[in-house]
Amino acid sequence: LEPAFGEVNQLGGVFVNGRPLPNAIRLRIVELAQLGIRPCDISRQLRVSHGCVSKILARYNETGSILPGAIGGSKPRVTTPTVVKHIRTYKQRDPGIFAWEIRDRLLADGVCDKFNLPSVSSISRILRNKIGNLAQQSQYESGKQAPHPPPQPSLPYNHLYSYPASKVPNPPGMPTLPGHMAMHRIWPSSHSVTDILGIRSITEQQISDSPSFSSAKLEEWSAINRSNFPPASSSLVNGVDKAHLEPHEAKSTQTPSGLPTANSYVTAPSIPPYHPPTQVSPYMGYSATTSAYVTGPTWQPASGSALSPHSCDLAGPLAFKNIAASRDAIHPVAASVL
DNA sequence: TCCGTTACGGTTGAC
DNA sequence: ATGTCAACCGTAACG
Repeated sequence: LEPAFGEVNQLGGVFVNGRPLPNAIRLRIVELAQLGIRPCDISRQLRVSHGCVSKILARYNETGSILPGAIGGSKPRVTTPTVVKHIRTYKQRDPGIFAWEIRDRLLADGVCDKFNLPSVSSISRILRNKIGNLAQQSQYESGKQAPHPPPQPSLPYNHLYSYPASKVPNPPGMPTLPGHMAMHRIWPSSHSVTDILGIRSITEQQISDSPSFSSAKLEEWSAINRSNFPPASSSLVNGVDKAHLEPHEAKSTQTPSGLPTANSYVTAPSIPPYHPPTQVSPYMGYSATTSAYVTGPTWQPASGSALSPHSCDLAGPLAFKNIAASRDAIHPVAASVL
């Protein structure tokens, strides 16, 4: 299990080694960037290392997702869902078929080539572990129905690794899978009210006990963030209740295409890269960069939405400057957590 | 000063 | 049931 408290980085931010930042923090990083705030200021404001900010923003610009990558597990080398499906079919049609026969058929039917043909032992394992009782079930199950259909038949791993018929997997960032394509496949974009509300729901996890946040003054972020690093709170990391967030995070990370929480983070891929300071007008930065992400009716103050950017005018980035200048006073407090 | 990159120590989960 | 391994994580430091 993870420690109740993470470690404290050089900026005074709390993190858990080996674990992703909470989604709320990731979301804020992207939001602040869209407001035209420089990554270095985001780093200081949120007390997240600039390398991490850089990484999250780069990933977001590339994939449109703020979510961390899939942690753990192994990519299927040969026993892809397709292969398993064919093995299952062979077994259904001929319950007495031998593993080596299945292997031959996979090759003969073109399901596999010589590079990704499973070994006999692998096929045996599949028969034992995944299709073990299928022979009996196949009596009253039609065709391709799996005994336990996964929530998302097209496994995310297959998407993530984009395992093709050819042996060579796509290296990350290969143009064969453009960013927007990856996003649509893994994180289908949506601008529905529900999805936007989903974003809000995450952020409100963090701010639910901060009514003053609804005024959406950027100056207040500092105070809120400070309150997000309580010296003695139960299981808060970066102000997010891990007990709430972690399971969803893990789920959404591993099954990105199947969960509403994943969709909640999906945004348009057309987020412009970070505006260099020379060309950034706060107005430009806001109006030109946030339309896809934080605009829309549900973000309007009518609902008291906390994160409406419309109250973040020119003073916004400047306020962050001031915050950055005075943050040292906060440091000892956060550092004293440990 | 800013930021892209990477070594490092860590976690995770399919196999 | 357990160990392995390759994916991922964020930080810190370098350039």
